[in-house]
Amino acid sequence: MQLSEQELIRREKLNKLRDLGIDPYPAALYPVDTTSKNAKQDYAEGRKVVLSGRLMSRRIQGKASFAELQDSEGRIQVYFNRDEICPGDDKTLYNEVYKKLLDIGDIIGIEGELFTTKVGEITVMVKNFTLLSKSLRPLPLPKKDAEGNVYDEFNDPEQRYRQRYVDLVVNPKVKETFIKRTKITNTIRQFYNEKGYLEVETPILQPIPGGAAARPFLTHHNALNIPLYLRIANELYLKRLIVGGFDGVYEFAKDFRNEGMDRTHNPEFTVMELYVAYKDYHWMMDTTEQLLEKIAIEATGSTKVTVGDHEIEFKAPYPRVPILEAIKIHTGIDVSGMDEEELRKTALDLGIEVDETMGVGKLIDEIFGEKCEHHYIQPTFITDYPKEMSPLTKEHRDNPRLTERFELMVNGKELANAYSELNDPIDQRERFEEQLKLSEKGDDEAMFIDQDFLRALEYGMPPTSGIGIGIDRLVMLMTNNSSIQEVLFFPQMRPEKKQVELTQEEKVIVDLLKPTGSMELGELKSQAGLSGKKWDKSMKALSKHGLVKVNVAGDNKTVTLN
RNA sequence: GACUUGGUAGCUCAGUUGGUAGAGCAUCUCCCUUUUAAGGAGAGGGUCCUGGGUUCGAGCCCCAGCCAAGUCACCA
Repeated sequence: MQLSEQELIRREKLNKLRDLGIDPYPAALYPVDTTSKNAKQDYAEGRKVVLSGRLMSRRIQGKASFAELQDSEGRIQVYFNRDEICPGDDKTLYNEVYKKLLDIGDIIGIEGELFTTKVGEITVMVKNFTLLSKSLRPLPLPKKDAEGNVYDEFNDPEQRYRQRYVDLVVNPKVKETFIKRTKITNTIRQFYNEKGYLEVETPILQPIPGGAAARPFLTHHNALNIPLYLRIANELYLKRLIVGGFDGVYEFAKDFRNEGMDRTHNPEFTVMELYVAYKDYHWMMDTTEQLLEKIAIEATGSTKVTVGDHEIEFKAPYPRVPILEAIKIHTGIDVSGMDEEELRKTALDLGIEVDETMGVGKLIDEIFGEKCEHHYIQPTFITDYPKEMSPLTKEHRDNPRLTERFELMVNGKELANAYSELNDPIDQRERFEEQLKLSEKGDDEAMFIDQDFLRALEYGMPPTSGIGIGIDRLVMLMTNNSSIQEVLFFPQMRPEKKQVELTQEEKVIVDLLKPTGSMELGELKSQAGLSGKKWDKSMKALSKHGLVKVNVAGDNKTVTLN
């Protein structure tokens, strides 16, 4: 491993500390009794404090030095004075340990007394300090001036996501986002728990990936020797629990979808799904707008939330617009009653790309997505979706072509999706069979038939309303972030490319292959001039690294460079 | 997956028609007892993302690749 100059210097300091009998990674607990925030809030001149944190800046001026200590709650200035720390003749602790062997980034504990400097800043006069953990890598060091302008900000998204720990240390706003995220999920839990709903856990590994239309991840269970899917939704399991007699169940579910990644899509993401027995989708709309209003207040202190250029008002109630009505409003076309052909033509006339695999449901969805969705900045319930695109939803009580379904649109995007759940087992079986036909037609997201789920419905599920709320998107809204990576601690990234270290022999082989890209195996071996053992070892290593490939065609063996 | 932009010191970034690679912060040395983004003086630090090509000469031009961001497509 190649170390930078600064890293080498820090390792040397580590050794010097050990030579002085100082353990740079002590085992004992450190008796912290104060935080930076508490010290400032409950300030009293001369108050004795013990606190710990990371050294974030130092200004050394001879026998005196000011530094900043950062703990979980913020920063506080600390003052190191040589004669305070070393009252006797031995000044090593200040001159050597503090001045020369500590670095920015080290975690230390300090004992001292609070005082206020001439400039009026609350500061800890250090009487004694302990090294708690030596930092071997230099931190990026953003600086902030009196007006709050940031210099040298650590702002490269790749580095920030890959090394979130550094991002969190150095960018306080990032920490706030994640604290808010937890506040939001806590608010939801509290809201549902107060209503008596039960938080549950259902399988992530599922033999049939049901409950949504999406491409799943596939994995394999060795002992059972069966394929298993990572869940794309938990809907069907939660409904089984309603069959089992719970009145309300909810789960914060990590779902997994093997689809594209961009600033609003991560392969794993969080959805909160709730199912409540004896309710319908009207009730769910009432409940959801109350919930969101509460979340907005808890997370931001107001029902009005700034998102990008918009101010979004989360105060309930929200308008409710049937989807066909929305299409009529934004295109002037009444698509209700149109068959597949008429819809396809309408879509084409509106300049929307369509293909043969699209049925009535998908076509209406496309038209809405293209022409209407982005208009709904303020929270709006879009209701009564066509039956074809909602295979798990109860038929509309007034119109058999529609379903009792709504999606909540906020800032032009879908935030939640809810139904009066379909509980007629025979209808459900027919809907699944429709999906099967779509799948045969080429729709790779059409749903599988889950026989066990149908069996559960046959025992009888009470009328139920269910909802799924995209938690990542909700957090994005409430924290005014436009990319999902900003609200996930560890967003999925392509693995960092490992620098493959080639041996001398491996290099010889690669160099021989480079000009042409491939070579007959026997000739390559003789040109390389390696011993049988070395040849074998090198070739195995190279193919393991994926650098070369041996193709066998009858007696003909060729080696190609990847 | 397509297009656009970018990759230079530990961090943030300059780098002229192609002619020996720069700044600020950080680091190191020396001096300094209450400073407010930054105390003073000096020094060290580079695989200019990788591999080819053009050229007497490439951080810069060309080709291929890797990585990322943005936009679009698909999706929540």
